[in-house]
Amino acid sequence: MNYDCNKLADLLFPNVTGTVAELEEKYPDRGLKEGARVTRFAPSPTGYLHIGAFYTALVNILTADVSGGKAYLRIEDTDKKREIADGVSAIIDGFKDFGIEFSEGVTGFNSECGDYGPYTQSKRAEIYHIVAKQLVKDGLAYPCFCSSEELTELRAQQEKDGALITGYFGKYAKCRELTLEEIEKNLKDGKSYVLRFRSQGDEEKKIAFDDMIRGKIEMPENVIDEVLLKSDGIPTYHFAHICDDHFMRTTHVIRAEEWLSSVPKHIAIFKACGFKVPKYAHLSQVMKLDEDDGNKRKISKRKDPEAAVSYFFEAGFPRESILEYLFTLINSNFEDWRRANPKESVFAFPFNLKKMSPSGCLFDLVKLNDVSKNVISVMDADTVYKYIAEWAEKYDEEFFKVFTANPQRSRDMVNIDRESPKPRKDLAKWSEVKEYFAYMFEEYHTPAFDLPENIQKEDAKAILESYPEVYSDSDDKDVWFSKIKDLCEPLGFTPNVKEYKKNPELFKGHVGDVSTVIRLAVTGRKNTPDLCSIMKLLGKDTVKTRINAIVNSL
RNA sequence: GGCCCGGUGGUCAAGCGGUUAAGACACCGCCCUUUCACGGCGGUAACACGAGUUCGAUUCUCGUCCGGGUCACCA
Repeated sequence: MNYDCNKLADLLFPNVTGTVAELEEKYPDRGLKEGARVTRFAPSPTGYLHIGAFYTALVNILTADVSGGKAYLRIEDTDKKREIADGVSAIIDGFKDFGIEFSEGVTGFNSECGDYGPYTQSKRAEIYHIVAKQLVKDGLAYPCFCSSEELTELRAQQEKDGALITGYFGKYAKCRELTLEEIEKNLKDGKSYVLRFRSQGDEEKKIAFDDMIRGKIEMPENVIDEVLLKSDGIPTYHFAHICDDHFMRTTHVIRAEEWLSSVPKHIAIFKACGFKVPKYAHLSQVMKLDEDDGNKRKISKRKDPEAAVSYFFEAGFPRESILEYLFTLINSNFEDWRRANPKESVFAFPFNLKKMSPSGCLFDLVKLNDVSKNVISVMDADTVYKYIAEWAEKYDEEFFKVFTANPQRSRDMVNIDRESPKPRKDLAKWSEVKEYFAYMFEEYHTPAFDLPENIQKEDAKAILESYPEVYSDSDDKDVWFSKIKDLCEPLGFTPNVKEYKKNPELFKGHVGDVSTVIRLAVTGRKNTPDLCSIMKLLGKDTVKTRINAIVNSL
């Protein structure tokens, strides 16, 4: 440059009086113990919590926790075009649904806590301008008056030239060499401008850095004169990242893989500002299988309902299941740890950043289901009851009324076979309860009597005619079952399954078939949890009424 | 297209110079069992391809192919 940069700085930022040194003092080193990591989750306020973002947030939280550090929440709202009314609350609430609250950073719509704020980028203009002014003074930033048309034209020209790199750089960066006089004139004419980084990079040179997940990565140096401040004075993501992570004293920047290719740019700006470059870790993305081409792809908000965490809640997965599943993706040794520590909170897991996989993983709903069944199987009945009620109240009001009409009965219902050493694992989500236990509610019970082929109608009828005679509500399970066994022989069945298997031709069937007939009549299903418990909850009258109805229909 | 990342069974993945190439989900079979589920046992199934380096490559190097990301006054 052939001009005095200080003059340009004052011309561009006449009202900015603060200095970088003052900022350094205002946001001092956190003084955390050696090895403590400071991380952040920095979403855009999009009005919903993306599953991939939540995954990233989890890794940030874990990284901080495991090291005795700190994870804070920052809102990156520098894109005024995409702004929506209150995009923050949904994100905060999304975390709350998981029982997660950030102890530093944004805590809600217009509220925050912590000493390194403000934590919303739109409130940090002063900070960005101070750093920007310093960069101008150092000759490392300059105003660019090119219009978007000019920029498009430039790109077209570069493509025509067959340029390997497109963008604002080198000989294409015409505003880079503007004289002070020209700048002054443009300013006086009221031309709008952006502030660009004056890149010192050399296309021929490489820059190497260590990614904590991928190891050493080498890329060409950044040569692009990236926009630092947009024409409205708001910083771009890149510049905000540098200023924020520096003054918020972030030690580890953990973000999605899509940022990997911007690292050379970020490092260049960090260095230009005289800031220490943080450690980086780039997470591979959580993908899904595209039905159309069968390829993996990023889960997208527009195409995939499961992009939003709320989708899983609505589907009826308990938050513990979603967390549990995400943890299996985060570190593959999580499942081993879980087997050894079945009762621990997932947050007690000794997470290791370095054990994260560099390749993208598929979000597997089948596995989620399995994980969820395990998670639910170890919950106690009260918890299950509470969760089902909570879910239904929100998403199935009618079922909520039915389910909560007799809380004790519903609680006992979900408790069938639960408190045993081998609890059932048949429920993966709360939305399945209504269908699964339909026969328990007169509102949903549909009588059916679809006999298996090996049982004759007349025999079934005989069973159902004699059973009500002996059935009693007060029988315990053993008595209940022995009564069914007693039914067998007079009707040509055997109570002994082994005996039947030895000589099947001697009997019409065995006690299992007899039970099946009763089960069918009472519940309309061939398969159910413990029938004795079910009948007790149904009550003698209902049991008999249902059996009679079937008998009469035969 | 340039640059970058990745590529072990259908899925998630251990292994990182010599292994019968773990485990989990899914699937199949058997056992247990009044049904189902649970549980137990067993099974099918993988190192993308081609060159090198090496006594020896899933592991290292290069190339090819495939997938992903990125190249905005979006983040």
